[in-house]
Amino acid sequence: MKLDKFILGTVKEVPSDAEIPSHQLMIRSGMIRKVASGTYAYLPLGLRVIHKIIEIVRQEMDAAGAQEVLLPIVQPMELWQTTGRDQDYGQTLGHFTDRHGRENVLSPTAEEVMTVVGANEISSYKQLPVNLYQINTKYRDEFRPRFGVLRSREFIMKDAYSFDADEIMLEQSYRNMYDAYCNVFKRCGVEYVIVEAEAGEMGGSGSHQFTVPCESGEDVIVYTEDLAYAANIEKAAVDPISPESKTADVQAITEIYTPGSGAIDSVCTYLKTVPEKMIKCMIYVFGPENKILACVVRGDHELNPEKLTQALGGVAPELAPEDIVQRITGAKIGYAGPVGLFDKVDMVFIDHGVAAMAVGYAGANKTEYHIGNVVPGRDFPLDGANIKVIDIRNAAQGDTWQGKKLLFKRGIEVGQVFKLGDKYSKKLGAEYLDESGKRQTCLMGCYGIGINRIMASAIELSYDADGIIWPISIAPFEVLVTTANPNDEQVVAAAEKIYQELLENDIDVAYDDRNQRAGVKFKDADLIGIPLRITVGRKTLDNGEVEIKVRRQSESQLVKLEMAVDTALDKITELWQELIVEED
RNA sequence: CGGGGCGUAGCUCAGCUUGGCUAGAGCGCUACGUUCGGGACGUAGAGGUCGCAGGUUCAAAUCCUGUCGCCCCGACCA
Repeated sequence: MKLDKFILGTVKEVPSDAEIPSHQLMIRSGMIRKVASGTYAYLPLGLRVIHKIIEIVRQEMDAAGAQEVLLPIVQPMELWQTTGRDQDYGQTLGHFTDRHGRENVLSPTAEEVMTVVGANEISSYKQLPVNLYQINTKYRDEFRPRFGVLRSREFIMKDAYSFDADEIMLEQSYRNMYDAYCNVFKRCGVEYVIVEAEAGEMGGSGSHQFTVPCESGEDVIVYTEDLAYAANIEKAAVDPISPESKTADVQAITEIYTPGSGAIDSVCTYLKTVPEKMIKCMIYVFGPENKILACVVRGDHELNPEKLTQALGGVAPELAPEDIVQRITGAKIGYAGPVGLFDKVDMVFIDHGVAAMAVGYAGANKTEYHIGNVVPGRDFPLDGANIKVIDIRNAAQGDTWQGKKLLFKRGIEVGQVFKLGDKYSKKLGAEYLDESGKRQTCLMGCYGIGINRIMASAIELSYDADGIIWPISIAPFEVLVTTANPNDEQVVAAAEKIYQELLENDIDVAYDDRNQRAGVKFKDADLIGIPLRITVGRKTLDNGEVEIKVRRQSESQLVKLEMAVDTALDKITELWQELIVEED
């Protein structure tokens, strides 16, 4: 590819709304342009990266025995209603009414449609296992798009769905995809960790997340020092906190006037205490009958909605609206407390952390009042028909799991695999006949990879002050040939020859034949981050030499003109070497 | 959805507080000349309904109202 007429689109200035390195660099290097909030156009250079990632994913999926299909992005709402996921997804689900009055969903994922497609094609156990995948655009009406393509409304996802006869087969399919994912990320040159994860809107029984650790990530992963345990924070389990030694005699509860102090911090300031001594109580509603759930956690702890959902057997609770909170507690929001509250609600979850407290402060269920000297177990019960002491909070600094200290790290989720079980196949009729001719429901798994996120996380992992440093496997080009003196005929002739020879060797090469000053071309080269650069210039050509530089190394190397292509080929091979996955 | 901020040239922004001359700078773009290995320099030029709509005023980019868009923070608060 010659760059003279190529839409390169590099810019010097950082757009004011780009905060994280990958977003800034993708715009500066001319990979993407913003069209609207959370929607981006890919320019030629960026699309080349996308294509390379897709090709790696496709190869690995095919190698794993999956078969590529293409599903519609616009899908009938009825299918989503059948599984109830129109509700689960809530506002994030993009949809519109067509001219016939039919409701359509803009696919954020495709379990429903793929299950129907699979159901139509699968009839016998002899066909199983089957794995169907697609790579196409997904749409999510994100509440708050940000970080460039890391959280955009539109994005490109590879989504695969396995249809299996039984648990054992599902386990194999799951493992198969899991291994394929390891290959994909390795080949793309992004370092990742695998953590246990919650199934979220997908439902199902087991899930792992592939996460690229980096500061700009939105996810938090939790792990033990020895890495024996790693999980997303939404899933991470914590050991119960060991009980504080009970203070011999705590005086009876005292009511304290705390005007205008609803929030934990302001109450603490007022009471001259710390959040660890506070007992938070939150009111939720859940289920079709809008039952009331009270959750009690320590003031410094964060409630984990996923754990609540699990504890309720898969029903996601919602924070109670103000009027319900007032009706239940008799106070404004901010003054709920556990004492005397439990007979007014249908269900109570108390976190281990609260049960372990010797004494603390809590809301008084009376506007503008808190109570002190609250002793869990004395002033409110820790067991009962509708009272459970369980783990309902996020892991926090200082927590342990199985006695081992938990550590925290941010990361970008680039892939996730789920065991769905029969959640979709049952509702949408994905069945097969077994050996005895009996009708059986398929078990399913689903497996997603965020293509754009791989692109962004590769940049987050590898850049410097001058620009991007791509892994060769997903770089827009493998090699850049450039001329330092574009008006020198000999220089141009030599560069042209190297370019042609590299093309003949099936190298993906760009030739910067622009009539620009050397400085401009070097700056652009560094910015767009092609792994290998060959510079032909008067300065070295007088000695019959050209300059070869690996982007991520600081020093360049001079080689004889006639050795240039061979040396480049060697270096390219070397760069590829570390991205190769060994076959079993 | 709540709080804050911002909409002025393709991009980054100044000007607005305290209304007043032809609305500016840098980058980018065009032409010419000099330059030519780490984002050159000079000269000349193109490019603007100052987000949109209304209002106040002799006069509005500037003040007021509404509206649209964008960005940041929060939205698990007790």
